[in-house]
Amino acid sequence: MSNEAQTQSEEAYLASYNPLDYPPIAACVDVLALTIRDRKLCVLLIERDRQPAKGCWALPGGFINADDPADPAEVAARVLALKTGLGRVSKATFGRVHLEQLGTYGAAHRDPRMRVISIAYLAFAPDLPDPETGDYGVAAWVPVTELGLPEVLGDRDVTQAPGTSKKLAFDHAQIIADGIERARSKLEYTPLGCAFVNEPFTVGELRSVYESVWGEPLHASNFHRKVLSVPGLVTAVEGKDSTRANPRGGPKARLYRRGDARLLHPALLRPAREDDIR
Amino acid sequence: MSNEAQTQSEEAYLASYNPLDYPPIAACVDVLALTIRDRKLCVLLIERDRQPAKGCWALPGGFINADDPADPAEVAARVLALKTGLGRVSKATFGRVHLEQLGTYGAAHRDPRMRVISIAYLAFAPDLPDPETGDYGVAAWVPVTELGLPEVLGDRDVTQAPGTSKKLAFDHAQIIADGIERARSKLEYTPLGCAFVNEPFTVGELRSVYESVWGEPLHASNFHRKVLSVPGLVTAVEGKDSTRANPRGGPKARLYRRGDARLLHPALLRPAREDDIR
DNA sequence: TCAAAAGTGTTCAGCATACACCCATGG
DNA sequence: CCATGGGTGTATGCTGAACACTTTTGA
Repeated sequence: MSNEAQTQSEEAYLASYNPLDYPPIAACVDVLALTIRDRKLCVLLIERDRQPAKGCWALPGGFINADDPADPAEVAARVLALKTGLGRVSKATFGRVHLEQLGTYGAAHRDPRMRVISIAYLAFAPDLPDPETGDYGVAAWVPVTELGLPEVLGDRDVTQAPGTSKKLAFDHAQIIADGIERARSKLEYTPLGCAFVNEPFTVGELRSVYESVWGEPLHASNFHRKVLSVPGLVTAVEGKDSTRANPRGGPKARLYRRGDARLLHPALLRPAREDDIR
Repeated sequence: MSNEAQTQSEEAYLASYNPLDYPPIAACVDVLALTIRDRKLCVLLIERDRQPAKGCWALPGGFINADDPADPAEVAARVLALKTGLGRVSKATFGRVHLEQLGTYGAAHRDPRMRVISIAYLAFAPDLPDPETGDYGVAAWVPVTELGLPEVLGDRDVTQAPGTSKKLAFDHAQIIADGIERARSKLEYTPLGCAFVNEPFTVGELRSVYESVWGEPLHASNFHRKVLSVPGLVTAVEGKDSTRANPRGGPKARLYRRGDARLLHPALLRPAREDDIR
């Protein structure tokens, strides 16, 4: 079979093709945006002002239009720009937001309206401005500890009172739990932590990120040495910390930018816990 | 707002809801099934007997019907049962196949027919029977080295001649490359290798799996010690290898089953390569 | 002067690696 | 008896974790 003949018959096939022969369903993109505010890991949520799930927290998202030339990652970036206030900040800031696909959620009745396949994206950003009110309700950065998700608290902070009693819409609790676990894991073997701080940053700021995401204190001096020893994780820049001096004194810290490594060798492992097997 | 009032208004909303207000697109599930045959990592492919992409290799897959109560993972299991010959093998074998979501591919024109969102699943199985001819063409287990994917060969086996010149349909080359990289990575920190061997297995068989997937020889005695030292990776069973004796002599090896660990601590790291940073 | 945080030195235990070696088995 | 592969012992070098300590700053 020649290539031309194949192309021709493919064209003939497509001319006679009827899209409605295939089952139409809806596809949307939901974005789980994480940042750190006041040393707490926060997720961007919208309090829905309409049905379904009116009054619940929901992840920002949008449907994928069949005619939209954007691929899902581009849709996610668009959602993020509209819902975080990132549309107002500089392009440089926008470019530093890390976006990656988390997973796709398509159970039969996860949305009461119709069959909806949701492609979830995970975004990591340094402290961003307060979000604007979006098309579907009021947006806010919510500390993950206030969501009362057992998967997130992990038997650790169970004494912590859930500050928000609002429920999460659809299956978004599961998406959030999956995303946070992904973030915790990727801190270990990628330079993801650098995505949560503004450059240039100090090693102490970076350590604070790790402590916030993992939810446990780290050994400061060993962390310091480890970060500097991993090739490509950070690169030193001239000057020392000036604006962000220590609240009650202490030496001015050196400043760094993220390096060019994409994978960390060796990894920055979180402290081993007792329930080691699993 | 009381819960009842909210429920009532949600019901009223849904009664007035028209699904066609939302943009219909198609969603499908593609399965990247990996196994090891003759010490080579192989992927299940179908030679398409129809347009589009007639004559190309394609991953087995199926569309998700909006009325289908199955979630995407169940669709993937169904696809696998239909296309691998797993429908003929015992339920015990079927239950031991590991299935996980790989990622979702939804670029605008990845399928010439219409906008199709493809949810890719990754399946790992011990050596399975030859596949049957499916609805869309002849299925076969194809060694990944014959696909000529640079991402897979990784500058290592470039001398190896690509045995198959057939092209891959749609964006399936990308899906395969992503899936193989996922498999290589997960060998390190999960008991995934055990999914590729029939139980009970010997440490040598397990080592052969690692060597096939990583594409490089391992130090036999250190591997042996390491496997036994990782808690929960394998558990010993009574008896020694009888049927699968060494071709040219050697002691009979002890037999093991996979343990109950889900994550390996410490991990089984692949040998460090020179291009360490990336 | 004191508290807090940055950063360095040092020790020690555990692990990965390499190599030597013995054993069991089938040809 | 010899090649092959299973399995154990052991020395070595590196890394992570812990601890002590000095330095730098602001209150």
